[in-house]
Amino acid sequence: METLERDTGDSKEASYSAEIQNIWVEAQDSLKTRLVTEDDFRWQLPTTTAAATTLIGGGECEVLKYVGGVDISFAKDDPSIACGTLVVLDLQILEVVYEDYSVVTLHIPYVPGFLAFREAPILLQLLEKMKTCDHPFYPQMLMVDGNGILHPRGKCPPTFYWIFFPVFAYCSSILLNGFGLACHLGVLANLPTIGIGKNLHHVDGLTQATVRQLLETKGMHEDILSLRGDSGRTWGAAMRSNPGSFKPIYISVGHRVSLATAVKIARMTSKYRVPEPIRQADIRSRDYLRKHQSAG
DNA sequence: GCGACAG
DNA sequence: ATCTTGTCGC
Repeated sequence: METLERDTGDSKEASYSAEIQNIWVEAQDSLKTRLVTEDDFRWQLPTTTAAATTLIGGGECEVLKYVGGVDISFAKDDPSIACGTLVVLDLQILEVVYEDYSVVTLHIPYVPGFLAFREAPILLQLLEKMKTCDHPFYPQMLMVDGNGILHPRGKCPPTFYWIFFPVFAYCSSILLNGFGLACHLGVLANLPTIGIGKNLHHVDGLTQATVRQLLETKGMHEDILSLRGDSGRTWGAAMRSNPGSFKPIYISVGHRVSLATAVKIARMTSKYRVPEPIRQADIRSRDYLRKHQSAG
């Protein structure tokens, strides 16, 4: 009797979460139609020529200075207590010039492929708070602890469809990209974002072992690797900041930033393996939660 | 059928 | 994501 009740309960829960996931999939596909995977911003990267260009151009030509980073940490004893963190770094000195935290209770579980539905709301709230008070350090772009288009929700239309139903295939190809947390945040905040993964979410035949092997065969000469899946599609890049470090980070396009630009920014913000905006958000998020759970 | 699966 | 010690090296 008890086992029977337990079984029916489990199956109800299973179908319930399956329905939720269907809703999530539709939400992702809907938001995905607004996704931009090319450079779409007014600022320039702070190369040596950029400063000169601002003077020569005459028109307002801002240089990228304020780079945001977001992360969430969790209490060790209660995984539903989360601390969302937003930091902003000055790109020139690579130091934190703004930080804000929000401790909340999360009711949505972590489901692989649907991280955004758990983490995006709290992070969006932190961004909104900063924007509504018109803060001068509001980030020009955001680095996200999680993937962008390197995400399993992307599917290539089969060749068959391109030959016989090209219009349909084209419409499907709008949904070709994956749509991870970085894309989700970028679209909803209308902010350029790039995704930084510390582990690889296996997609399109790509595995950690594959990437490691490729990086090893490339040797010390290259520290960057294009992540091309079985379908031939490029999902992002694996980069190791240090030739001695064999564990790379996984960079992918979030929103309104090309992969080439994303890699440049990841490079110029990396003092250690993980780019500073992400790393600082990570460290400070954990510290903040520790202090505020021991103090009460 | 079984395993894999960002944070 | 989180738990967890020391240890090897610059």
